Amino acid sequence: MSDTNNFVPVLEESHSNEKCREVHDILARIGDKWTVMVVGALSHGPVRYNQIRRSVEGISQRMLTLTLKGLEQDGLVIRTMYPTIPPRVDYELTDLGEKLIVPLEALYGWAIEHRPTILAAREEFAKKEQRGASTRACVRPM
Amino acid sequence: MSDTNNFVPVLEESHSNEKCREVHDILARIGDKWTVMVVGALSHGPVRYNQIRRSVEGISQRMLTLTLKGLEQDGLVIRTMYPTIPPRVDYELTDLGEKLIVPLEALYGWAIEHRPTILAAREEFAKKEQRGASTRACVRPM
DNA sequence: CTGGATCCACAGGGATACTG
DNA sequence: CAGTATCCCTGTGGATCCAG
Repeated sequence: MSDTNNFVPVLEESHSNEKCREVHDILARIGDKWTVMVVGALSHGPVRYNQIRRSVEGISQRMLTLTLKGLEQDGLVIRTMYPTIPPRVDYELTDLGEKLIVPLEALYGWAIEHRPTILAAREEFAKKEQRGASTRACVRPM
Repeated sequence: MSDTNNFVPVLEESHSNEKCREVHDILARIGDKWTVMVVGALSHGPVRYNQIRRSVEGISQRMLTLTLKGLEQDGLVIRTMYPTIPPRVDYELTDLGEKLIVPLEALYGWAIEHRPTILAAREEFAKKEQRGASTRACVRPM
């Protein structure tokens, strides 16, 4: 074989690897348990703290606060405090935050479109697991 | 009534909330620590186990195996086993898996484009945190 | 109302050694 | 080469109480 001939584009590979790191950075932020849903709640316009909490429903104060702080830290949301009695805080997506919604919608689409397929694949896989602990197919398309 | 958002369409909100759940389902899979990078490694075509491992570089066998199994379970990759000596296993993106790359590229773009902005926002936030801490905490015991 | 602080349970994930 | 099994540590995230 061509041992000396490595036709694999190394440069492109490392490039893609770098890109993956960048994306992973982002996904570490928006891919956590709550961020996406919070962003979704914010996508309609400025919302108050407890409004978000009710909207997401299931999130704890702690997680909501942490998530919002993370988003604020990354410049994705703006936090506006009104020193009234009782206090009131509005959260609003920044321009950057709104731009994030665009690629997020692409995932929305993919998720909704292929969700049935994925769920079907999971069940299919479960069946195979049960059946073939030893019957596993050793396919070799030569 | 100069309130922020009393006119929020509730129906649309709950609809969006549902969508968010779907997306979160997906992000729980592709948003974990390694899946994206593994998919990236697979995007060039069929790759062998240790090839991926070298490509991702930093992933443990355990995590690579788990990630691949998860992807296979969701029907995003195909696992092909060649019962040769030594054994050889190829992993390849399915049609569904390749379709995922499309919305993923959108995130690629967003991430790469706005990464500097985000990093800058983080540093800015860190500075504000420091200042705010000394500004707020006017109390100096001792 | 809007958080901060603390305690605690659990899963994610790394390192290592072993198998086929 | 391609995994599996085990141990163990850390972070995530929930519940609860406290404060401005």
